[in-house]
Amino acid sequence: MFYVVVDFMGVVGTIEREYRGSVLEEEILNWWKNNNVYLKVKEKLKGKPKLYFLDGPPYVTNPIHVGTAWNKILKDAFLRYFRMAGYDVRDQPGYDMHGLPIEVMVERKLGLKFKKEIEVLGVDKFVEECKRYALENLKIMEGQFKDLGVWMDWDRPYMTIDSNYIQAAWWLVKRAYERGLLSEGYMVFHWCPRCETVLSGYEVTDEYRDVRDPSIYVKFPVEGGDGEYILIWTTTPWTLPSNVAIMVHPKETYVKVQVGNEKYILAEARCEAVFSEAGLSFNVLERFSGASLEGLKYIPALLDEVPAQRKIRGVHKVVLSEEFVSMEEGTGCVHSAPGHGEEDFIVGLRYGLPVLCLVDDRGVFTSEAGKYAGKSIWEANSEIIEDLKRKGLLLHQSWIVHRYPHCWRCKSPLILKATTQWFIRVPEIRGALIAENERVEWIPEWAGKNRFRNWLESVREWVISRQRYWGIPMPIWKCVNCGNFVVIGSLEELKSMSQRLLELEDLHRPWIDSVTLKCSKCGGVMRRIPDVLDVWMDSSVAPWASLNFPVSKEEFEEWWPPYFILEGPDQTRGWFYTLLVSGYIGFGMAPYRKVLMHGWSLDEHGRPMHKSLGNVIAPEEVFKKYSRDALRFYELQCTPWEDLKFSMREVEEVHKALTIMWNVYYFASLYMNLDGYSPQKYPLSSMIDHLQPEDRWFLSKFEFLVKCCNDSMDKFHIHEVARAIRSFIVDDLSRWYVRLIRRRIWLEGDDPSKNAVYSVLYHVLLRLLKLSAPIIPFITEKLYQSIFRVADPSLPESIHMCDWPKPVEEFIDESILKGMEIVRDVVEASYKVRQDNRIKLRYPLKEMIIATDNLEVVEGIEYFKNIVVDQGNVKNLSLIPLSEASKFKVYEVLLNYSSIGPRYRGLLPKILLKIESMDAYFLKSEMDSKGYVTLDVDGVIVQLSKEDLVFEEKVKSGYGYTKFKYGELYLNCSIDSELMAEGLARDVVRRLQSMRKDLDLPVDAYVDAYVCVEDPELLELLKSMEWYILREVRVRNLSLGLEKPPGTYYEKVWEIGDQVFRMGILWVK
RNA sequence: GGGCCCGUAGCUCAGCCUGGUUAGAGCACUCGGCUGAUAACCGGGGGGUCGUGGGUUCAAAUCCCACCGGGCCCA
Repeated sequence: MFYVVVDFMGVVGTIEREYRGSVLEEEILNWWKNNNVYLKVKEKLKGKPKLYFLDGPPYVTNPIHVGTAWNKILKDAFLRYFRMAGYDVRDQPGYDMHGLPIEVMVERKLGLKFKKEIEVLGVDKFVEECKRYALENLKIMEGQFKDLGVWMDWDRPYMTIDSNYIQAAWWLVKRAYERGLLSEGYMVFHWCPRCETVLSGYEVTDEYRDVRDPSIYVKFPVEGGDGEYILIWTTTPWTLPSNVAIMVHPKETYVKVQVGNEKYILAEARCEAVFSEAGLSFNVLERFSGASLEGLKYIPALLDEVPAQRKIRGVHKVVLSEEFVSMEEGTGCVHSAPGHGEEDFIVGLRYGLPVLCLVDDRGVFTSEAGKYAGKSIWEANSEIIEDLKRKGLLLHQSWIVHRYPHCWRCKSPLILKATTQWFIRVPEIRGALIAENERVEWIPEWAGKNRFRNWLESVREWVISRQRYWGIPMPIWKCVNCGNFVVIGSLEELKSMSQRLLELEDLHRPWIDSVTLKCSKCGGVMRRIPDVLDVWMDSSVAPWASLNFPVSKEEFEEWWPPYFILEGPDQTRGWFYTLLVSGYIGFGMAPYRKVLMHGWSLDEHGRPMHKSLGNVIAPEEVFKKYSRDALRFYELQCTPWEDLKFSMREVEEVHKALTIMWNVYYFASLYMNLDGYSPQKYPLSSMIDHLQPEDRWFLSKFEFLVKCCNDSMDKFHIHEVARAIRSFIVDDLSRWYVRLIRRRIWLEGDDPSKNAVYSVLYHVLLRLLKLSAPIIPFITEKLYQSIFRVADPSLPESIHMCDWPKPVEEFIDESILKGMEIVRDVVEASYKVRQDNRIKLRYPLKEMIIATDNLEVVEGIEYFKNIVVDQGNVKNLSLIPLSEASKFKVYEVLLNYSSIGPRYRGLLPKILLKIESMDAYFLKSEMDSKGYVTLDVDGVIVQLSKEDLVFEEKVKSGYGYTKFKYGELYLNCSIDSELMAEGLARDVVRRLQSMRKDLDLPVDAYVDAYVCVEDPELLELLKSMEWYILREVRVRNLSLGLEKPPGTYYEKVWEIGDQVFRMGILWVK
């Protein structure tokens, strides 16, 4: 006994016939999991160039929708690409887990209605509950992300609630303090009087509703003036007790007008509107600029009623503001209460005005409000109006319906209220932020250069303190005695300063609150200020917090700084901004080099997806119906920075493309497998000499695709890659190449032409999988495993461990690409001619003639001659110059009676006869060259001009004709009996094939068959083609006759033309 | 009210940066054809004030201005 040692010869594997996306995807998800594929990929990339991607942490509340999915799918596709491009990618996901939204959900869950009830319940229990809620939601989201096929480091996400993370935020606050950017001060904020809490800007913008408010014109007596008043307008009477000034526009014209016995000061531009609304007539007494009013003292309207007003007596005066006084509404004199208006506050600061805030946390007037003390602001509104009326200070009252912010959880109207807050003085570093932004590469460019820059131009103080419970505790301890404070940058530092041994397991409230320090100035006790940090501060420190910096330096040194981030347009004011601010304060730089901004997700009608609108689409809904790959492919082929109008129908379209892709791989692998094709035996490199023109085109086309995709990825234009791949699969691979090579694949035995096709298909189909893997990771993995790794187990274990293809430049031949483009156009043109002449493609025609003077066209057609002949189903192909095309044309010449008639009258019939006897083509060339035609008609010399003769061009009888992009195409349309026989045979073959398919026979099964037709002529024609039918249908015994042979056949009756054919087949095993 | 983006066939979108053939594709409609991977596919046809109005230019879907509508952000 002896052994023959051979190299391994793997045969390509097969796949099931149907593409069942979601089934296959679950199988692949399990396979990845059970085989630790993700970890193996990461392992393989250790030591490769590092690339730090930073995930923007989603807020852990609602389950994700297709918009959230888009964000993660984009990230995943880029991460997969970078891994395949050979980078050791940092792909840690993050979660934003603190903040009011979670507090609200937990309050609801626990049935808490007021903030005080949290204290009653116990802050520790409340915070524990918030943490549990956040972690539960994190798990839900994580599950959804994993389910989309997103590969991130799910086992070690960064969480904003971790101790190390919290310290990274502390560190930043301390950096801000050290750089002199941290301040404590009185600030005006949106405040919910029912929930007793401050709300930040982003919590306010979503809940504007129309409300009906009083609209009143109030007269403020001018100090020392005699019946002179400054006229103001307001929709919030309850802010009048806190009035300290009146703002006017310095550059507008103001007037003093006489109305009855009184004189009013207001903007000239507003007089008409105001007095017509009040139903009063007025006389202008004086005109002056707003600037001249500066410092004018007046008596506040509620001086007698409100003690706080009396306390600041003498302060009330006119101040100037260009930016906050509008001529669009009101009187141009704006009642200013710095305690209840952001703008009032800013102007107040400028003028050093006092801030009155007589409203407590519940929206109830304090004792300082005198007459109104103990009343809610809404109750006080009408009382104030009554008081003004009684005192004769109300000029006019009406109602106004306008948009007003509401609390998004309890829906009650918000108020603006001054409170003491800590803030970072961002405007002081504005210039540096703008300069840093210039160094960032934005995709698209306008997102950074226009939009973000514009936002940076108008930055304000960043208020980072919140009077809540579930957040990163502010790391500031203040002395109870002397007010001295310290900012703590780490737990280590806190421990070193603590009065007693610290054993804190959790840095959250309320545990942290028990830590006291000793004041270095007075020796007093220092307590932590009770605030927590704005939740935007949390995510802004992610660049280093996720690396555990500053607690540990190891990862920081390995990865810093982040290379790119990818988020939606709402992050312009959000994460993009806070990252930049914190990054600059922390490290003096923007903590990202590239930003890819994607668009907003809208429903199919263009409305934003909102829970309240009920138009939210869950990703699961999409991939239950289609597949995960379909969702991914669809979303990735959308222009990322434009808004995405989510369309199920488009997903269906993309799903069809995936089906086509599957079918192509099914087809190719089926035949390769049947033929035992082995890539080791016939690698592409060994088949170069056997390549046919279509193979060379296909390789060229594919490598050109690879090249384009590389260019697109360099620009981060992943949508171009997705589109190009889709178009290649559908248009070039399925519709064209497969069609061209079909006959070669059916060749029996070990044919070099067939093996050449297989080697080309193997090369391209495998590389195509690698190219598309980042976009459609499931189907590519499945095909890779089932077809290619079976043939070649030495391939990497997963498609995602392969290298992303770089173009094989030597395969790219532009002239071949152009040539095929022309050829496809020619073939299409011939179909049009057939259709015009009602000749089916199955019937071969004698000749196709292409007339062109374009050398490129000639070369292209000659190179691909066989393809034109096959696809056009013609016996012969000729190329001629356009000048010779006239051979296939006839001209008809018509007389223009109205121009000839008047000149030749009675001679006309004879001219007609003469013209008809002449060759129209000759006449035309005469006319073309000379511009006229001379005839001798019965001795009379007749000269006819272009106007007299009308030439009509027609194709020669028996020919069909069309013009196409590159020239003219003629088809010889006459069909003799030989051609007829061939066409008829193909008609018959087609029907027998269809019957084989009905029976679902294996492609290589043999059958017995019969064909009966009554017309003996047709029968004769068929008999001449018997060999062809035998071969094409794999028939052993074929009976062609008038009668069906005995036996049990699968039978069908067909009509071809006007003849009835009876056919039957029988599987012979 | 301000900034940015978008507006092209009934629907979903390319093309616009860098002006230049007859403005394209898919879906849908319709007629015909093709099919041993494909419940797929191909061809013909109908379908367009390229949001509106100005301007620049020999030439504008493309560049500029104004306006209208939608989206995002701000006020």
